Amino acid sequence: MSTAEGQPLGESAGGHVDPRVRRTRRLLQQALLELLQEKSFADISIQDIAERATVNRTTFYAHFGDKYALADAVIHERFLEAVTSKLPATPGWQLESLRLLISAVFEFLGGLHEYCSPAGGQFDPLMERAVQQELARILLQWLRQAPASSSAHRWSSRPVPLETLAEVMSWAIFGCAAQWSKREEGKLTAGEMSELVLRILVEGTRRLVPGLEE
Amino acid sequence: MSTAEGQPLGESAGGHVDPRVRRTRRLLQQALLELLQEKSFADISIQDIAERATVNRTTFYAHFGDKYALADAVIHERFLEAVTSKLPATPGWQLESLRLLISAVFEFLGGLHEYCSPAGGQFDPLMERAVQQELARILLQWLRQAPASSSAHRWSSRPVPLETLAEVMSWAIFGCAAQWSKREEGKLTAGEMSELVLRILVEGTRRLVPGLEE
DNA sequence: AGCCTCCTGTTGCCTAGACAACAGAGAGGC
DNA sequence: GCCTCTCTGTTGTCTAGGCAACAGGAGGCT
Repeated sequence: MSTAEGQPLGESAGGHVDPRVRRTRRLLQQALLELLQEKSFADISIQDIAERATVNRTTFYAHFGDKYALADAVIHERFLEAVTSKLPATPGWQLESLRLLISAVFEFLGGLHEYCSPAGGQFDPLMERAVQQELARILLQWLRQAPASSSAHRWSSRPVPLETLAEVMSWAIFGCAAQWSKREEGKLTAGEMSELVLRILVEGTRRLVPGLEE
Repeated sequence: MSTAEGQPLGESAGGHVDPRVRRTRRLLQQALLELLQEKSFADISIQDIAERATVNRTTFYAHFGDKYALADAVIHERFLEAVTSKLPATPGWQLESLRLLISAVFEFLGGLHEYCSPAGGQFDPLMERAVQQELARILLQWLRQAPASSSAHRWSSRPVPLETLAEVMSWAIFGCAAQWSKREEGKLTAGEMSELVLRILVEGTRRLVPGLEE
């Protein structure tokens, strides 16, 4: 079973993972999500998680360094899953893809806050990091496949790296959605907010990476 | 891992079972229940079950001889669970316990029929056997603890074994509930049916095993 | 008939996971 | 102070479960 980090455990040949590993990961994630409905993240011990997952405490450490690493994985995977289920089969640098992506972020964060109990204040920053990272990864992927990506550098003497653009956009979307999701009163709907953010981003990127025109 | 039968697997010292075994059994049962909502019992292969449960096909055979054995275990356990959740903490040979037991049977069978898809016709007899067996076991346990059980033999020259009484009662309750659950039209409610069956049983056992008077 | 495909049981070898036992770090309690 | 909990990481040993490969059965197709 070895230590914890090093290599992912059970992943000898590319892509294929031992079903036991898949199962254990799934059980641990599910256990954490269940416990989050009952107590705050701070009050959840690794023993709690292992017990709920029908997994030995030692096994937990074989997969995750600590509960933060588990939470990180949970958010990454659930968010990715939530997003891809809403996106078209072949998303990319198009108005419709971006619209769906943004509204998926709003819905995910909105749902998350009513799902977990008091949220904890310890769980939030962790979750935020994971969502923003995943979001940036998706956007960068789209940007790299955008046909006009090479022309992005022409308008100005100093070219804008796509990595940076993805970062900026991801923070814009995510930050806005996170703040909105924590608001209690006078809240616009997720759809309304998404549309506003979308328009801003379309306007902001039209000279950098065209292709979003309606 | 050894063959299949012999001893329960993983149960070295009394009562304690390896968490992996508990988990695998649970996953296999859950998988069968899920699949039963999608196809009929006859259309479900062991491969289906193993795959859905994230368990190797070989592992299935380490726990259950075939899918019938699994279904048997599912019904036994789910029924027992459903019943004990409805009964008082210390049930026994009392009117209220019997009332709750009977209505639990009606509700369980009623729920089962709307849960599984076409039911299969192959699954039904199997399930029926398991429910009736569990029911008889519970009743016998109550009868044995009934204070007046020794007087049961006095009224007649030929004494009635409690085992037989439990059998008769279990079939009366179960058979009635099973037939009712398959009826489509002009169905009384589960509560009404339970009450009718209860009265009959109270009347029928008052001279054999008293103690049910209201 | 033959061939193909899918499912069933069963085998031996290898690994993920269970468990006990450890040392260490807090957090109270008195 | 010291003592008792509870939780954390880590180690070595043993076992449940994964996987490949087998032989055999039950359709279905031409």
